[in-house]
Amino acid sequence: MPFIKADNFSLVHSLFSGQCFGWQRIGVWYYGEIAGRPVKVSQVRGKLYFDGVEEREVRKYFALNENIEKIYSGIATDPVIENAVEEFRGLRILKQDPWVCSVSFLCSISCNIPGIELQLRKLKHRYGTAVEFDGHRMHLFPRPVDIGNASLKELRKCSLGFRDRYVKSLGERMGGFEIEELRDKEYAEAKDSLMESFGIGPKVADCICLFSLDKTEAFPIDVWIQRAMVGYYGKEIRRMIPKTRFSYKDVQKFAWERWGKDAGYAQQFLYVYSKKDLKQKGRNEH
DNA sequence: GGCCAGGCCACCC
DNA sequence: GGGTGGCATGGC
Repeated sequence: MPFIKADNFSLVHSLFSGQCFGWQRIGVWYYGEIAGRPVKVSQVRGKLYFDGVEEREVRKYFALNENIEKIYSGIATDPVIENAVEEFRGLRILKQDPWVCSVSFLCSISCNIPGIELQLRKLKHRYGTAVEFDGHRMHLFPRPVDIGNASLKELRKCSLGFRDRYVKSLGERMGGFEIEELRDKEYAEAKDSLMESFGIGPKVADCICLFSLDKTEAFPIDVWIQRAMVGYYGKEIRRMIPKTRFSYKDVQKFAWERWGKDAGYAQQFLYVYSKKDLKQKGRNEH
């Protein structure tokens, strides 16, 4: 079995930090999809074993060619991020397929992670090509045209709720939308272009920019990040922006001044760290 | 059962 | 430009 020597990498922290969905554990392997092909991956200490796709694609997807130590030391400028990096060391921002990532985060709107997984599982089952891989029957992620041509009524059977129009609309747009080319654009331009899609607002666009278009400065702010930022940095933000409630742009501005070009990495560490931290505190109160 | 979830659109001022 | 109600659905 081929493997890649990967230091400063945690497969589990990367796959299960809420940036991607649909990876399924069977024994020591995690089954998923990279570059439109079924794959399995497994980590044993510093080695990442893989099968189903070329090494080049695995390296790209898991951002294994990035100088991660430099990014970590750059953002760990206060105890919060220091602790987060310490606890979730090896977490890397993935480079997902932009179409897959876009649909995923459209499904995330006003939904929790189990709900997102459910929607995506149903979409794949209903519209994705069935394949046999490593003795397992899997469904690939649906093609845009198959989603674009689906009826809203049928899409709703995938538990999409009011997101049905968003997903269908993007499927329709994809025909003339070179979403991959946004990798070569600046962050602001890529985000604006994404937001021309019905249903893609600032937060979802930031997720797509960060998790699939190499825009590490993107700083998506959901309810958890908002809570975490107010909780950990409220006093500091208020010193810079004297308000009682902070808007999306306020928090973003602070994040960029604090973490600069790699703010997205800080965001991802805050996401996993604060969710655990806040959940812990919630338990202690009961 | 009621509240909440990796928000957005339409509409208001 | 910035601030609210409605929205489908399932988890907990």
